[in-house]
Amino acid sequence: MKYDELFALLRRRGVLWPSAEIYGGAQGLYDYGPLGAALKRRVEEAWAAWFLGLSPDYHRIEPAEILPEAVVRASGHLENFTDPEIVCEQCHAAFRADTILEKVRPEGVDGLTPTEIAEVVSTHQLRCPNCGSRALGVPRAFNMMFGVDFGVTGRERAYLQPETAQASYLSFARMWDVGRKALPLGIAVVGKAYRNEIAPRQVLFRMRAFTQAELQIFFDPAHFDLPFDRVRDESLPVLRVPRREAGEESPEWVRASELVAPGGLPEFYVYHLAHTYRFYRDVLKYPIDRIRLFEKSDAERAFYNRIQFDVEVQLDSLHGFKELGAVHYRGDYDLGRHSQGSGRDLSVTLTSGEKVLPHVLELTFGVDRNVWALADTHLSKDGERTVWRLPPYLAPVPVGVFPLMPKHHSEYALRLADDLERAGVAARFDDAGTIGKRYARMDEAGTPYCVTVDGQTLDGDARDTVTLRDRDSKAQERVRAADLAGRLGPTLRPPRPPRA
RNA sequence: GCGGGCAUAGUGUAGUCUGGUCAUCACAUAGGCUUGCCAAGCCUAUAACCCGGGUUCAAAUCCCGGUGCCCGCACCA
Repeated sequence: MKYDELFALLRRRGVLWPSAEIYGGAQGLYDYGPLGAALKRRVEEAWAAWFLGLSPDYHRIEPAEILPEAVVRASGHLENFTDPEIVCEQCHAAFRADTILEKVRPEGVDGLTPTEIAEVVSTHQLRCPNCGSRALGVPRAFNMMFGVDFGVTGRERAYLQPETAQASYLSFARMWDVGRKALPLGIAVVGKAYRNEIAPRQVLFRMRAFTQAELQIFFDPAHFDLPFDRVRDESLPVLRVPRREAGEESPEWVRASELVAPGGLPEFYVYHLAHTYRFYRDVLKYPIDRIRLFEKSDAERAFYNRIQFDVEVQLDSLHGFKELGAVHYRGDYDLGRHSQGSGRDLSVTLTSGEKVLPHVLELTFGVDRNVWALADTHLSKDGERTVWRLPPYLAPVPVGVFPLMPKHHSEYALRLADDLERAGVAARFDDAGTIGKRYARMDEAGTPYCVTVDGQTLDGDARDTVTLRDRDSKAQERVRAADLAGRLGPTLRPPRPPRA
């Protein structure tokens, strides 16, 4: 589906809409309606079920979302999230300072003040890459973080977190104490991140407030035992740097065992990359031929990332592969910085007596982007029919309950819907319009099951049975009303990683 | 941020160039009729010119500013 058409449909059905619309809207902010909020919650639950299911040592916490200034100073966000920007006064094009200086100063501009950068520009008589003029202005610092006043004096500064990861690093010491005091230790957070994007675009893909689901795994690089056999034979659609440099866009299928061959990637990395891939393929059920694991080159990834593959899914509405998540091997950068910044030694002593500063493997997942991607890839028009083929456990409303004839069958249907709710199966009663319209409405909302109460339900041999209609096949089956919860319930729970 | 385009009911739209009827049509929504299992039909109702200023006897229409969206560029630690 095309972008405009898809967004119109999502607005019409109340999945999401621009924030503050009555005031003309606020760029980069969106609100989720009932269907969107429910879908998003289910995506988050599915994420947690899968990734926390990888190990009993992975735990979910819920930290504060405001970071004191000292934290972002230590993490590097205060300096590095500020990309000094240089504007050409001739053609008004804007560039990051390190782009303009890359020829004369390949090591980057970190640590330089705007004045110093301006001196480098004038000393080397650098020209605007766009129009070639020498009219480059003085660099101006632009920080992507939202700063807030903190405390009553207003003199203390704090920042809305630009990523959820920092909060996990801050919690590491406490988690070590309340936990088993053993590595690996995983800390999962689902939370909001805030970035003052220069150009928010494409609805859920570049927002100023968005939800991340991240798992930070702290481990001893010398010793990270995993059941690698569980992924050894898994084929992964990887697009590695050499292949990309050869101009290839499509991935090649490589076995996990080959990726870890001597000189290759570490086992702990491939193990988690494979499970990440499985999550997109088996849980969110993106079409296999649309997923690729895109390796970032030295130049592309952040300097602290030693290995980085992005999970990308091809989306028709956005014309190509889009990043929906990533697996980052960040080394000991984060705990190192926070040890330094806080003055507290974050290294730990293992039972062997050895002292190590844990390394971090970060599994990051953009919740909002995946909500959009699930609409793009699973929602389609078959002629007149619009169907959102979400897996049952992701459907905002898993069950619709209808009276065939509202006058005669509503009472039974209302009670049935209530029974299902009480049994833990979210069900929506609908008696509006004709039966065909109700099916169509639910198809569009992604509801996998519709139950209809008819004349046979009320009396006769088939008393207390209803028709159960499947969204994808449109097939109907007569089932005992009392059996519904037991039968549908299991399909509404998100999958967990398979055991060996 | 830069350049170009666009902005009319919940959604999609006609009308804007060439100012002047009660702002068009479809779908959706709500109510009613219909013994009806895949968007059936009929009746009724609700509902819009993005915001602010200007020109004019008169502005959805022309002009200025703002906001938002789309495309391209730039940006996306």
